Amino acid sequence: MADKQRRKPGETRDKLMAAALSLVGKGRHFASLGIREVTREAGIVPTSFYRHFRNMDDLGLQLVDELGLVLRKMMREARANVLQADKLMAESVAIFISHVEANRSFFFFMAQGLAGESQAVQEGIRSEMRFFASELANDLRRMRLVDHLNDRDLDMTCDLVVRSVAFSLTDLLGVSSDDEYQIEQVKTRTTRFLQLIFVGAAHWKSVGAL
Amino acid sequence: MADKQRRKPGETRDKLMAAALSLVGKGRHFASLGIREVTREAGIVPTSFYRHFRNMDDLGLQLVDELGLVLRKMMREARANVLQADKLMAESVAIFISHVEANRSFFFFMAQGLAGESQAVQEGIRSEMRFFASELANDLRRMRLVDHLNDRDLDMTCDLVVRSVAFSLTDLLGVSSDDEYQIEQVKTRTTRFLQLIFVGAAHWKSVGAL
DNA sequence: ACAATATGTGTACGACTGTACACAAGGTAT
DNA sequence: ATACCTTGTGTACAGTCGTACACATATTGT
Repeated sequence: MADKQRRKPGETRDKLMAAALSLVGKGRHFASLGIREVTREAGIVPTSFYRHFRNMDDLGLQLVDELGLVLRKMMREARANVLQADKLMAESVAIFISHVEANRSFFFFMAQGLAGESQAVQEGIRSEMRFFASELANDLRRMRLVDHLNDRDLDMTCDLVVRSVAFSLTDLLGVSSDDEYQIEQVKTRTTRFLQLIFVGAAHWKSVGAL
Repeated sequence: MADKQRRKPGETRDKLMAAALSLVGKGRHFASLGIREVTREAGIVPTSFYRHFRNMDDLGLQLVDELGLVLRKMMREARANVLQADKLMAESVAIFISHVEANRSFFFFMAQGLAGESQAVQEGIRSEMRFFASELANDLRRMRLVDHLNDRDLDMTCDLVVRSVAFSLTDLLGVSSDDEYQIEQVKTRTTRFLQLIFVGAAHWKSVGAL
């Protein structure tokens, strides 16, 4: 038998996930990936796939979990760097964009998964977004920037914010990662979206009561 | 040879597109569909596919064109039914939802295509959305509801509106089509999103100038 | 009426697919 | 040291895939 080097536990598993992600990053859609294709990309024999995943959907679910880690890291960084309220949105969007650039394939996967084939993956990603929105709401409460909003309206606002940013993902992934100009465009546009939303939130009570 | 009935021109072509759409409506992802699968669903021999499309991407592009027709029909209906400004948003959202329910598969295809495998399909759908946003801007101008906004800000607002509604599509397609309660939830939430955005737009100048 | 064209059918083939199975080799526990 | 368990490999097979080709029929143009 060809040399079989067993390394750290989980290494092959990681290679498989990385391989799937890499194919997605190259423009393939996750739903169209096959087991053989992924194992080939990972440099592993096809049957070995089953040692780690039951099928491609299973692999997708585990990717969602890892995506969650990426998002949490992003959130932590945003919390650490966004101190003054006046630059809150521009800074946050910048951090978001830098994370997308640093983990392009992951966010490709996320964008695809939102309307993907697997119900479970879809729900997983949506759940990550809900979590993100609720954390955002907590932060805003803590910073006392939205005292005039009740919880329900704040949740709605944060939901809309997260959705808008998520949609910008589609724009961002559509432009080449070294097209600085286009990226800047996406950034300013997204920032303006958020500003518009928060202007709305600031004046919401007056109309929201009806 | 088995009976070959040639009917109206374009009939088989339509059957193929309908078959692909039907598979998508059943939960499959367009990117994972194969030629054989689609022809099988259409009740047609595989090789006949090539009489009408060069490949699956080609079929996808033609579906985008048809999707454009659906959207235009929706726009026309909205223009005809939304007369008083105070119910503008709730009415529009209701019309949107009813069209989604009536053309579920089409909108599945649209949601998938936004992060799909084919660059061309992706661009096509995005282009439809841009068109929709610009038509919306025209209508709002004509109704003189946004006189305080300059063109650029109006475009941005409409862009955000269209994106928010498009994202709600994901919610809507995620719930069963006969779950009236959930659909109502999506409807009210989407409407509130739009209201929030327009409240923001109404007060935009004060902050947008900086 | 006849030729040309467009469209659907049947057959064929090599490539690729998912997955079952037996086996080998490294890690771990006794 | 021995037995086990986990993980990677190799082989195998039946099913599916895209697509090339020759052929049949219906429609269209003359």
